[in-house]
Amino acid sequence: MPMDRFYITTPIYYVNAEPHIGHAYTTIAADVMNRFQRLMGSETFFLTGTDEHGDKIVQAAEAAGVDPKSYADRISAMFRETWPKLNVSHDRFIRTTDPEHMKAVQHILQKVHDSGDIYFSTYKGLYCVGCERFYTEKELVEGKCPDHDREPVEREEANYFFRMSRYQDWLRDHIQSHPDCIRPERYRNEVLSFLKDPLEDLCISRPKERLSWGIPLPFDDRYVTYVWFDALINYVSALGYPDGPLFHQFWPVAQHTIAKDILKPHGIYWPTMARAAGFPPFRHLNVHGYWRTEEGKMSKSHGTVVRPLDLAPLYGVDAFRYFLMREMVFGLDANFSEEALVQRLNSDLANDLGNLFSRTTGMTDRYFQGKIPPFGSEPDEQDRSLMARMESTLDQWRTEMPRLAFHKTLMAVWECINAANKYVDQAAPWTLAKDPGQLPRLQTVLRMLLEINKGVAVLISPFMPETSEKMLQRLGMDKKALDLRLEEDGKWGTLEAGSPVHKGEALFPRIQKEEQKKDKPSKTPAKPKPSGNAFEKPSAGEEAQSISLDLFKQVDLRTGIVKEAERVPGSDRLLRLLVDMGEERQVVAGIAQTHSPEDLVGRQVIVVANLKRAKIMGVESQGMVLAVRDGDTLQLVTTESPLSPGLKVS
RNA sequence: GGCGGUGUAGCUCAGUCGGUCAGAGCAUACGGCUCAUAUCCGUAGUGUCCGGGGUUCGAAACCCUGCACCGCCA
Repeated sequence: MPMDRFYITTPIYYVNAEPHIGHAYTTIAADVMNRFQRLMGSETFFLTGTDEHGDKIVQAAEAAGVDPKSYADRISAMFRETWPKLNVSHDRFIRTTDPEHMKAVQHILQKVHDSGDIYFSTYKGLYCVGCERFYTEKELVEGKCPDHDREPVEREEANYFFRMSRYQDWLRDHIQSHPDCIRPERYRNEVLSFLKDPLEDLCISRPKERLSWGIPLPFDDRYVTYVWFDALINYVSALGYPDGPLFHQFWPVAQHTIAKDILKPHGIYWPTMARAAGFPPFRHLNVHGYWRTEEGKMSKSHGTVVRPLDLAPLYGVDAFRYFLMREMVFGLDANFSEEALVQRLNSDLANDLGNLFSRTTGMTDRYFQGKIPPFGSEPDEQDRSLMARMESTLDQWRTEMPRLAFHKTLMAVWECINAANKYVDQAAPWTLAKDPGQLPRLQTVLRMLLEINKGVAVLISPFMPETSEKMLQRLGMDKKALDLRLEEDGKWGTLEAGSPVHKGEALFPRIQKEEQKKDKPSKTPAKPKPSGNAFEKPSAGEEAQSISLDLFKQVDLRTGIVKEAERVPGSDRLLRLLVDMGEERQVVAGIAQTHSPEDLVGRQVIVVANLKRAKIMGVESQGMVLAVRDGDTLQLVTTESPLSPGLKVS
């Protein structure tokens, strides 16, 4: 029987921001799907990477004082280093600066140009540098770009255009005849409704004199490729398009995973590009929503709010992955909070799953000296009902996973876990153990539980690979999560009687509230609980003026040295500073009226290092410089004598 | 401005075709067990199913309308 194939991608992430929870969710969701398909026995290919060309990268690089490639290398590396820490099992990490990618882009451009779908034309309009796009008057807010709050510049440009309009009817028909090609349905409807209006052609180039950081057009070396025509092609260039065997094997089953902010390029540009280039569009476009934090929506252009690397190691990668997959309904927005994560960790993982495993292995130790017992008796009503539960969980798991209904899948698995916990109570092995005549029954009960634990371990392996491996190993099955195959490893009753079981440490230690408090540096104070004193409530009134040492310690103050300073265009109060604090940070400071940029370079300052990032006049600020105002004068806070950057103030 | 979505227990949300659908989990209270990570099991609630009309023998579900929030497009 020929093996099923499965190809899944994340977007290639733009290297203008560090990885944040939005990136992490997309990537982990794709990883879960990839692991699921492997478990089902498919041959899989999983692609992620970084998008590295364009205006914004050049600007960011200039601000950092390096060339674009070095800058891209640095941020790209951050993504590449993040994914293994989150147990992401991608097969390939592509960069748009990879030579093969650049060749593939040029190949497609040439092909589409040859077939007459790329033409040369002049365009005049208002252009926002931040957005890398032209705006119509109506789109502007008070004459300024709505995203960057900056006035666009008038620009006339001769450019190359992709004749996208030609494929509008084809695309609409295609989406209509392939109901699940864009899912969930709401996003398919959105694309269809967009296609009701005439589609405009897509500008795909930028003149080199203005932007050199891009892939040159093969038919006109005065131009480089505009960002989407470059970026989207990664999905095929990574497979060795046009001739690579991977392309022929995997492209026909391609699925993309994206957040809703890039629906249009993926739902419209990309399929028409594929059509024009002569290959079929993706099979599925999987679109998810945003993680809302206290700060508002997460998106690429809003910078970091919650950093996966901060929470994942703190609570464990598997707990983090579980939370993301359990809490968000794929396609809809969801709320992220550390409290909710701890809640899930304590109740679902520690109390339900962790404790089930612990009591099962504990009793195997106690009653059978840690050796797996045989089924000693015929199954009774309780046994059959538990097995039926496992069976129906498996059914739901099989139908919900391919639909990306991760939350439902996990709910089904937890129903099984809860049923097993209930089974323990009803069967009461501790009572059976007191009567030697009940030994066969006791054997069956524990064997049932061990098998359930094994089954659960296999089913959660796409979500929590580490925990899955840990459980299986302690049950005597030494196998890597990625090597598991449902068909054999998911079989009931295959544990080996007599082989040893290891109880080990708790799978998920509970997070105590006190610890919770200590460990969260950036949280707003939790609402006081009406009962219990775990959250010490700042009793209203008198104590409100003073803060605890703990609270003060949450503010991360660091020494820094100003490397660069310049005025923020359009503001007479703001300066954009680049501060060396061990790492370089861009900080916007409202000190332009008292300090000139040239005087600041080399100055020692104190910076709030963990202040939530913010965008001020369109410029991202990653901290705050401390200063004291006395009437009209403003003085920077500094140290007695110069110190090295990055030291903590306490 | 146009189109679409959402609004259900303190919180997060299920509710398929209008007919035990007023639900689950968490949180809360009480009871039980003791194998287990003070975990587990059971019981108990509270709801103007956003407001107002309408269709129907019957509506949380369908229609109209108002409000709130969100998204896409202009």
